[in-house]
Amino acid sequence: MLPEEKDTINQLTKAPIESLNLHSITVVTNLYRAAQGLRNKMEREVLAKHGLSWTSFSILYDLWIWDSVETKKLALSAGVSKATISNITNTLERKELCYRKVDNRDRRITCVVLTDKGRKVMEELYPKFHEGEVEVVSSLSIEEQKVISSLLRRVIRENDF
Amino acid sequence: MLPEEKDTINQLTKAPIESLNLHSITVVTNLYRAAQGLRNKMEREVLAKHGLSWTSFSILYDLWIWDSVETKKLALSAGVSKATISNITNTLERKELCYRKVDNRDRRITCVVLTDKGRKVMEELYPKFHEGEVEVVSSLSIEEQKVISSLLRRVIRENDF
DNA sequence: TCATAATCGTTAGCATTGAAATGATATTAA
DNA sequence: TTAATATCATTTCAATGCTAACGATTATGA
Repeated sequence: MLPEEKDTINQLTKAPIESLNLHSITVVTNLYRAAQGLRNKMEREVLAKHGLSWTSFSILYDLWIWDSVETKKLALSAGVSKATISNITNTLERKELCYRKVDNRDRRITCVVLTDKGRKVMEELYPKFHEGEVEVVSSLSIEEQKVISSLLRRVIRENDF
Repeated sequence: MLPEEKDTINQLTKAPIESLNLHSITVVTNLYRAAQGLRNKMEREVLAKHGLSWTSFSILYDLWIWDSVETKKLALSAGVSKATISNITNTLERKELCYRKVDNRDRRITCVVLTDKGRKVMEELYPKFHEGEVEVVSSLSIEEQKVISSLLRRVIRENDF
C-alpha cells in the first residue's frame, strides 16, 4: 500500500470514519515504509558487496564497538530472536568475521568475538554505510533531524522497543 | 546496538569525530529500531493468531482495499521482491485467503484476488491491527504525529522509497 | 546436600526473503 | 513472418527469522 493510496480507506472500508485514527495510520505506514526503504537501499548499495544483511551488519557493528558481546545482548540490540543470532553467527563464523567464546565464569553464556578480518571489513564498510545514512536523511535540516529523532525516541521508549 | 549506546562511537571509533554526522546516525538508528519494534509487536500481538507475517498482512490489506492487484504492484507496495510476493501468495492461497487470476489481455500478468474467507479474516483482524497502531503512537500528540508523518514522508519522497 | 527451578544457547521445523535462472508471453525489427 | 529482445511470474537455492523443544549449566531452597 503506497502511502498516498492509504487515504482511500475512508471510502472503501465499512467501518465508520470516526472510529479510525487516521493520524496513527499515517505515522505507522510512513514509519515502516521509510525503514524498509532504508534497509533495502543499504543492503543493495553498501552491504551486498560483502554478502551481508542489515542484521548481520548490525551485529558486526556491535562487535566492532564492543569487541566481544553476549549473544543475548546481540539479540536485544538487533531486535531479533536468540535463534536468529545463533544462525547469523554461524554464517559470520563461516566467513571468518567472528568466533564464539564460552564464558569461563558461567559456561551457559557464549560471547561472540570479532576477528581481525571482521575488523578490516568493518573499517572498509562503515564509512560507506555512514555515507548512506547521511544521504538518506539529507533532505531534512539539522533541526528537523533532531525533531524526528526525539519523536522516534519517545515512541521507542514508551513501547519498550 | 541500543540507541543510547550508539553515542559511545565517538570514543571508540578511529575515524575523526568531525567526519561523522551524528544526527544522521541517530535518525537512522531510531527509525529502524522503531519500525522493527512496531513489526515485532504487531506480529506477536495481532497477526500471530492467524499465522500471518507483517508482509502477508500488508498484502491482504492491499487486496482488501483493491480486491484484485497485480503481483508487481503488490511487490512495490510492500517493498519486497516479486519472488517474495510469489511465495507469500502461495502460502495465502494454501490458507484459501486469496487466489491467482491470469490477465486475459496480457497472459504474462497475474492478478491476486481476495476470497470471501480472506475478507472475513481482514474484517476481524484490521480493527485489532488498528488498535495496535493507535497504541504505538499514543505517546505523541496529534500535532506531533502530523510532524513526524510529514518528516517521514519527506524522507520517503526524496529517496524514492 | 540435592532436587527443583531458572537461564542460556542451540537445534528443528517452518515461513520469509532476495538473487539468479527459467519458462512463458508479448513486442520489436528486419 | 520470424528471429531477437523485452517483460512478466515462478522456481531454485541459500540465508534470515520465529516458535518451540531441547540440553547444558547455574541458582535456589528445603
